[in-house]
Amino acid sequence: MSLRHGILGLLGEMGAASGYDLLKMFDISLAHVWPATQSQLYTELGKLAGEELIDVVAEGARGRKEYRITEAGREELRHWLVDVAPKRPQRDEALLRVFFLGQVDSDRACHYLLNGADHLDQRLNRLLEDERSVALGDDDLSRYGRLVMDYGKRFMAMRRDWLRDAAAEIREHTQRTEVAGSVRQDESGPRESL
Amino acid sequence: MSLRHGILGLLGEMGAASGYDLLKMFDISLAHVWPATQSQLYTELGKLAGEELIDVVAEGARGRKEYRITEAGREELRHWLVDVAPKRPQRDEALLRVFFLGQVDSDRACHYLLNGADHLDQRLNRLLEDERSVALGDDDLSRYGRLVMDYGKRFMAMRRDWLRDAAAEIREHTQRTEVAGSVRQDESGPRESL
DNA sequence: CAGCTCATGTAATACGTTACATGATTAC
DNA sequence: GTAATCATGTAACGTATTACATGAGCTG
Repeated sequence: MSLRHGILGLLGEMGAASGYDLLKMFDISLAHVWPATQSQLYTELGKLAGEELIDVVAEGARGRKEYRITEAGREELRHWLVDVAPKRPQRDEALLRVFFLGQVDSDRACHYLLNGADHLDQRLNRLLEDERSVALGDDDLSRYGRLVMDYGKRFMAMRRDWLRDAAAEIREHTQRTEVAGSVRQDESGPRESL
Repeated sequence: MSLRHGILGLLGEMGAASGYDLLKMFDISLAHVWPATQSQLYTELGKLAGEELIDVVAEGARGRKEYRITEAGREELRHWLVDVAPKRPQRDEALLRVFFLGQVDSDRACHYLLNGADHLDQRLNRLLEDERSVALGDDDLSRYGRLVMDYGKRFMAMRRDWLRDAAAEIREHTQRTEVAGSVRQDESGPRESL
């Protein structure tokens, strides 16, 4: 039920916009927080108009329809913003894998984790570059968008560090148990691909 | 497509288990990373058995069926673990709200953020208590589970801190603009509910 | 006039949630 | 004997993804 609030939120900040405009807004501003596909957007716009949370205020060339948020829509948006407890996301494929990492050898496990860390590091650096090049405005959406971007930076750095620490932890544990038991020859030589 | 890998992963660590057993395992170990409902689980077990990634190895009382992972299943699990790039979760309702926080007054916005921070703080403290009371074993699932728990701690602390910093940022900005413009009387007195 | 962008819509499929439905076995 | 636990399965619904389908208007 949050796609509709994404739409209402954007229409709340912009004056009037078409589905096409909104799709672009989603892609440039909300993509990392709440992605939406074209098909989903148009369907939802139809529903919102049916419920009178938004109105068609103009019809232009190529069947273009411009929507504007209604007072009922603003009401619904504010209600969702402050009264409804956000449900937190929980599914995380990468973390799920970690649970089962004991089922591959520890070299592969470490490699998996460190590889993830490197990817995150790159994404973080790209974000930092983008931040310098793209100058954001001083409107509400930009100001709050900057807060979300700050979150993104913290998140990626935290996760990268955790991945590296986890890999180190596994290495240590492997060494401890290798010393305790006998050192297995087949664990130290080169290995063919799975 | 990850529910099936959750099932394969658990069956890979345990010897044999029924749908009921797996459901409990999901609830106690994977709940925060990949929740599964009963209905989903039984359906997926049927599919996995159909594809011969798992086998029914025993049928007990009350229609109980015990499953065991097959060699093909292990293959599929290892393949998913190391070869398939995990797709990262992106939808985050709470962050989506932050984008639109400019559409309510800054008091309410701060309150929303600080409230979230307090909730996270409580969840973090509960996790820390649980950690002390529940002693985990030294098997793979427990060892890697501890890593995930460590992630949980870092995540909640990071997010709590960000929420508090974001609230502080908004407070500061509000004060700056209030001083710059004229101080509006209606923003300082008590306010009726929306 | 060819190719790009603008612009909307529907259909098929997959996944997840909630609810419904049933019944055997165990513990008190 | 009755309540809790064990145990499985199906149906309806909502939401998200991918693909299909269409065509008008602008730019070179």
